[in-house]
Amino acid sequence: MPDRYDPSSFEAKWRERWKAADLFATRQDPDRPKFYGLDFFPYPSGAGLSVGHCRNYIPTDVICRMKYMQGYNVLHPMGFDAFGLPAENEAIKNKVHPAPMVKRYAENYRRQMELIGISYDWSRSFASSDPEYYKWTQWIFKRLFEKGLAYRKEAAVNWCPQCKTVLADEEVAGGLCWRCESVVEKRFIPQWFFRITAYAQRLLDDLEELDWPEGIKQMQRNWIGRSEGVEFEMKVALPPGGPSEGDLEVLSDHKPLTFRVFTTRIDTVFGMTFAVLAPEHPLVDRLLRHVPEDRRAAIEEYRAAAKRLSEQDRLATTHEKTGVFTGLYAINPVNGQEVPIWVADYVLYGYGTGAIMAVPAHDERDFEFATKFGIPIVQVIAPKDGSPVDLPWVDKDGVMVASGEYTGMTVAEGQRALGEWMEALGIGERKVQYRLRDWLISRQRYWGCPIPIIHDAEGNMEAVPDDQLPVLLPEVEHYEPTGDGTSPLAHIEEFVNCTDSEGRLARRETDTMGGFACSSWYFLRFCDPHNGRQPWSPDSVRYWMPVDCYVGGAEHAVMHLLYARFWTKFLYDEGLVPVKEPFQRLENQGMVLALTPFRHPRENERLEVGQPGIQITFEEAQRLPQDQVFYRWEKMSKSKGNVVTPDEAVEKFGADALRVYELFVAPFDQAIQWTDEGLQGAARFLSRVFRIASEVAPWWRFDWEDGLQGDLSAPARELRRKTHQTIRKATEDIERFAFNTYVAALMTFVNSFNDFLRAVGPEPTESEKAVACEALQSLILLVSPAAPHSADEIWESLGGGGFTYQMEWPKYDEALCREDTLTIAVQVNGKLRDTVEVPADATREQVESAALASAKVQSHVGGKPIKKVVYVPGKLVNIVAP
RNA sequence: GCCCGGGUGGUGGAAUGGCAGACACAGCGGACUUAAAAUCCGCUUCCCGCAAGGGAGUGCGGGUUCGAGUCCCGCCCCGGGCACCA
Repeated sequence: MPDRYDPSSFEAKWRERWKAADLFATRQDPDRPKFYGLDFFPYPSGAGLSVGHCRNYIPTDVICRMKYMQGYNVLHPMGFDAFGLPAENEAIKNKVHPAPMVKRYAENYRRQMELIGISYDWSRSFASSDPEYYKWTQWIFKRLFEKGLAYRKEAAVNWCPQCKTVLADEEVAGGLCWRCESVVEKRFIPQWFFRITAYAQRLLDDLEELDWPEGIKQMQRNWIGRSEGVEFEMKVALPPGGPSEGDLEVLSDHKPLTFRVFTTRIDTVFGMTFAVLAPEHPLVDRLLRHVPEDRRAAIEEYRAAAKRLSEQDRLATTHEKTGVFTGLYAINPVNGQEVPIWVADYVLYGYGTGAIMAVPAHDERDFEFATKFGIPIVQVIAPKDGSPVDLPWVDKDGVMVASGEYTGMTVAEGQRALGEWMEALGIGERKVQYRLRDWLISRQRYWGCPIPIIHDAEGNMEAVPDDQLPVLLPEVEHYEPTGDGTSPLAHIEEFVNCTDSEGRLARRETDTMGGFACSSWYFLRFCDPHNGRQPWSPDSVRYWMPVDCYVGGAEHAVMHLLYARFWTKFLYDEGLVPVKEPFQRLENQGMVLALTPFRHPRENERLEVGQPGIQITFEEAQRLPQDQVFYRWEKMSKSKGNVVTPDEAVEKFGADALRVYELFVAPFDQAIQWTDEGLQGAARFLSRVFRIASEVAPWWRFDWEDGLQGDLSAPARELRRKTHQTIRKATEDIERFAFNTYVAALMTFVNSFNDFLRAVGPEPTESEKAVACEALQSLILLVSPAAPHSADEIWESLGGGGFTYQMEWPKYDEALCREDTLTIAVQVNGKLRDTVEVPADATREQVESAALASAKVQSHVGGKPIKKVVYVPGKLVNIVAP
């Protein structure tokens, strides 16, 4: 038995044995409960895994290993999100084809995951770019298409000029492309959408029942953005002397000249002093005919300028309000007052009706606009006590004033009364609005799942028949994006030309699906990954779904996690899956930060806002004078050059040390600072485990339970108690993702074990040896999920067969966890003055008298009358004597 | 601006309203060693004190309570997300 942790001598051996024994094959024994543990579907990057990625995989592995040892059937699979922009961009950069590239990268990922001992069942692995997989992505697309939930329409969409494709709203962060950070442009082109908005309310409601971090739920709620209000109609008052509604307007398009507005503050409607149309609003075209010549040019100029503005500039709140007056007026339905109609780009065409009633007294944006353009501001809501307020006053805790018959109502009362009044008169109705937009799924890129649709000569669309799926992505040499708004597939005649269901010449859809479509159902495929006839068998998803524990980064809060929920709900409605939600419990791991060198800027250099300094290499940091260099903790990334790979960490300190370190260093969901010292500390802990095992080894017997009879010595009783307490703590901590305290408990246990060995000396009694054996076996099993190589190595050195993974997780005995004496804190007036030792079964009276007997306590009470004594059993006595 | 997190020793962090600082890193002292590394033992919140002991202390200011790192109110700072959504 080695007496220290020497990973190079055994870790590789165990990984080979686990592989040879097919140890992590998924078990589906009907008598056992199931546990589905899953990591986010990774895109295999050429840089390989860093120790940052391991922060995701190691904790999931720990909980899966414990669950397996506790007797669960565990599904713990891994696959690769190979389709999509990141892979294609990397392939273009390297001037290679993405298919063999991602295959090579995925193999490297697998090698690294195996290197750190993750217990994946690789027999269930696949990549989203495998035809056997994307066949079913297309199949689900077809089901969505048939239900009208996948549709094509022309719309203003986000276009990334660098990636040369459109993007979903979720993929635009602060007006920038999430992949390349280019400024996103607006384009008006036909695109494919998934009607996720049809599920907005359910996506919102069902968040309640999920065990997810509150922050992620909140982000989804905000993204869905539900708001309740009233939508109502405003009539345009045509100018006297101009063309009247009777002649020109009716002749032109037979529609009355009206527009609808949405507001969440109908209670402020009496304060409306103008109305605003978004520049894209179609009514603007019709209004132009009624607008005096001199204004017409100004409005058209304004619209053109708004169109040129990038989405980022348009949405920037720093952007000063602009707009043009149309010269026309609309009628406020509640009081018949005419208010000017403006066109301004602070009203978004994509939300609500694209038109608003503006109440500058009670809306900050309207206030800013009114102030700039000299529009009247009329206060109609005031504090209940009538005190004066600064405008704009947006507080909802007020009453209506100057509002006709509604004057005196509270905001809530007024909203209800006005809503009902409008509904009764047919002017408007109460309505729920969502910020969520439909999910734009088509991409003008090669490396994605082809959309299984055919366009016939008349422009009709039909789905490719199921028996012709998958629509294979053609193998081509040149696949670079075109940039003209079409996919490179559009230029491949053999792909485009096809026949429709009636045998006529037709054209194939040439856009591909964005990568997020592929990752919206992979967790279902893992239940039945090799099914050639169905995406999954009903039995398999009934057994395994939902995912019990889903682990990954928080950056997918409103992308993957929302999309996957939507697909699951759709598939549930179709009767294809038995669950409404895919992921019951979600956990987000923290980042790994590395100390990164910077230098101060030189004279001719300027820093961006928020940029700490000029980032430099470690070599450069060595060369420069120390006062020019400073270090900061930065996220590990290839571009920062501060990445530590698991290969390096394992080479230096071993896989188990890496695992233990990442578990121990900080709470699971917090960012950690990578240090070699910490890693060394983990290795030191494992060495102590080996040393203890080697000391106990001479006394080892498999039937130690028989030796536990009779009275135990004090050190033996103490160690037994520690053993059972540690089992309890470790089990609970792993369950609640408190891996840092799980490891800390093991360290404490090792320290106590060490104290025991020192106390009993080289010749312990038989029962002490038995207690040591129980403690050692527990230690090996408890350490096994965190340090599986070491656990198996020690177990084998003791003569044990098999793998610790297949042994039963230890159980604790509550009675054995109990202390026989307790240390009670004694406070006087809430301040700690002493502690007293009492037997565990001492009565309240005994504890109190022991506390009062303390000289320190007496000196602080100082003879003052005792007003009362607070007694917390097992914890503390507080003597109140003021 | 709004919505989430979070502020605890030299450092990472621990603590169902009940002994603040578990566990570790770093540091210091000691043992072993010719020596170093490794390992082992011990000390390590700050202030006053030789010590015994005393005082202060979980971002700041209030409050609730016998008792607050923990709960409540008002601020400050840091990280993340959203941001002209009517």
